[in-house]
Amino acid sequence: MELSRRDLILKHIVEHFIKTALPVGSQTLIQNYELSFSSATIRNEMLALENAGLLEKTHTSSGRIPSSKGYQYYVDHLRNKSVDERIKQQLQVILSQKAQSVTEIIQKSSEILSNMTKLASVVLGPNAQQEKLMSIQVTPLDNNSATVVFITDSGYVENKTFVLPKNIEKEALADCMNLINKRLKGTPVSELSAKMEAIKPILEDFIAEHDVVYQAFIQAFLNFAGERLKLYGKHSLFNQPEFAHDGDKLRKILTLLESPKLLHHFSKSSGNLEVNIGDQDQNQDLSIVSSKLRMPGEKESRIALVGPTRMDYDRALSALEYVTEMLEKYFEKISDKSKEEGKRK
Amino acid sequence: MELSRRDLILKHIVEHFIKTALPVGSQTLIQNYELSFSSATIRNEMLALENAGLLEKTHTSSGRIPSSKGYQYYVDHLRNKSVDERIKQQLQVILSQKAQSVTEIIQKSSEILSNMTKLASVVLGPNAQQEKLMSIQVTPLDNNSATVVFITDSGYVENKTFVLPKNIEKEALADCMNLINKRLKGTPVSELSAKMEAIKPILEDFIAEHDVVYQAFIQAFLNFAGERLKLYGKHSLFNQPEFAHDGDKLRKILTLLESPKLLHHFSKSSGNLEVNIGDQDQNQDLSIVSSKLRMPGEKESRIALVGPTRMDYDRALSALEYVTEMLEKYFEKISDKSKEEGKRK
DNA sequence: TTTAGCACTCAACAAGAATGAATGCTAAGG
DNA sequence: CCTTAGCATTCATTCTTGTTGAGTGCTAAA
Repeated sequence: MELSRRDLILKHIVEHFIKTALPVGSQTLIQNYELSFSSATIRNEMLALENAGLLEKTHTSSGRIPSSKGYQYYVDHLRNKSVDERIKQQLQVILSQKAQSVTEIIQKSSEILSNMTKLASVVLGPNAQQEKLMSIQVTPLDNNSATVVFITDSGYVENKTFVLPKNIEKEALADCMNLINKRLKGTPVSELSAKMEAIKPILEDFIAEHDVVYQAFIQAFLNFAGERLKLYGKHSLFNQPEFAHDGDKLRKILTLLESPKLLHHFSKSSGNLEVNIGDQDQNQDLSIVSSKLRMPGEKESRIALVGPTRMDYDRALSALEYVTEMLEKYFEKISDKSKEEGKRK
Repeated sequence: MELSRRDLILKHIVEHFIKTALPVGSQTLIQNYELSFSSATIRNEMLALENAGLLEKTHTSSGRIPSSKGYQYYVDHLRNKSVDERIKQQLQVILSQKAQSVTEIIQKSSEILSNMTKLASVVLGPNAQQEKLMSIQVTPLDNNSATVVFITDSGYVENKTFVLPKNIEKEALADCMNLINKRLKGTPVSELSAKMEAIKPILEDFIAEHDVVYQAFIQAFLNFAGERLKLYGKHSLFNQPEFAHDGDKLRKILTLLESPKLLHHFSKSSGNLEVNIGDQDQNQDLSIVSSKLRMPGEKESRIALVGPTRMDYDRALSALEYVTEMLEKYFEKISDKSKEEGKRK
């Protein structure tokens, strides 16, 4: 299908910006691409695209950069869907090996994805999305310490011991926990990080040094989340120019990557292929693309790629689609095989 | 013991710099501490200290900062050796709990250390220092891929599969591996990262696309090292002012923390308490302090704290000493107990 | 509808000037 | 002989100012 002139210009802008990380002006486009119209025309089109909310300016007289909406449009209508040959080759190698567990295969595929896209990749453990919190309990051990225990409906237990503030009243703590339990029971694990915030004021009401207790909660929950998410290729993000010079941004992003917020993201995702551009809570610079992965035994997992808003969506999505598709085919094949063997016997 | 005037000034400078991260001048000292002599005297002393190599200037007319040697002197002669009460309290809590494995206790102690010092803490697995490499083998799987396998004298195996460069000759690869094996056999795991560098030229001689193979080696070795080192509180480093604004430095340090170089550091350490200030290979900004930990069953481990050169050595060392001492006492107690129980039966 | 031409905007860079915290040195005082 | 006041000097830091150039929007002609 032929692209309209406007779409063509948008496509060039998005792709050029993804390559250079610099605002794109009308001159730049003329110089780098063979276009049959002048820079003034481009400027007019860019104005229209800006009015449509697909482009943005960093300042009055700068070039344009894509807005979230612009990326979204690019992803939906303009991207090339080309799969890197090296990914095909490498995945081939992984899948042709014998005697590997399913988790091993997924892990290796995830590494390949991360390597090839230069993004961080995240794998969500099977069924972690459905898992629900059954109870939180705080058990005082003695006058100085207590343990907080999380239990989920699938029987997973996580705990954390912490030093008890001195001036704490045991009854207050018990009452407080009752309230919190009522509030959180049945919450899917993936939504817990969001709800944890709501806990804070309750603790503040009941307990003087609430922060110690809250920190223990967070810690326990972090262990929890860590068990469910496998992260690869964090380092890749270091090399993205938008993070290289801004230590503060880098810090925020690394913290986010290892915090339960990431888990929270998955709770929102259920489709085959989800693209989440730049509108993570508090973090405009990060995008997440993820794909559902059907595993043997009716289980379900998600593989995601995390990177700057200015990531190469075409590359990332194509790779992700290809890999999950191949994995699913592979899983089908082995489950067919094991059925056959079952019959023979 | 009374400190000499010179030592007193050095002590103040080191401690002030640790607190503020800013070069310390004679004025600043006068204003912040009660000193019975004038700024001119301080300047004279500072000159002497600089000549002795204990202080440095960042530029001709700046205040002074401690040199590595200055920190070393501070650590050896001037520090306060005061243990934070909160550490005592928290450790108490950990040790008073029942039914914990030794690794669990060490892990928790390490977390406390990291939390209290705001540094990253690292635990080296027992006996990892003595472990030696037995062989490296590359096994071609088919025409496209091969696996590299590391085996140690204690039977630990690590492997990594990689895509084989197309134009590779199998005999060349085999010859090459023979050579590498001869070179590396018996190398303690901790020294492997250093020796890996030496492998590179050999690979270059034999194999055209040597980099792919080398990367696979490194990957396998990284898994290897990762198994042996447990790292906590990486995040703490983010908040150190020296790393906050310099994204590049932060990046280097995080990469170092997750690279086998860290393991290499431990190979040099054998004493009860080792302090390694700022002279890590290529990384002047990082200091490591570590302590030997005798575990039940004649095993030995090390706990380390990693942070910027400008870390609070007093705090870090005191905490480290205290924790290892308490842990060793605790281990003795439980091994005594189990002996007694043995007798009774 | 397209495009050439032009005035205008503004980040980024560079060069200079002012500021002030620090130094080293000298000479006077205990 | 050791200490310290006084002073010229150094140099990072900050602020100001000017210049450059990529980019825009608008107008008028093709």
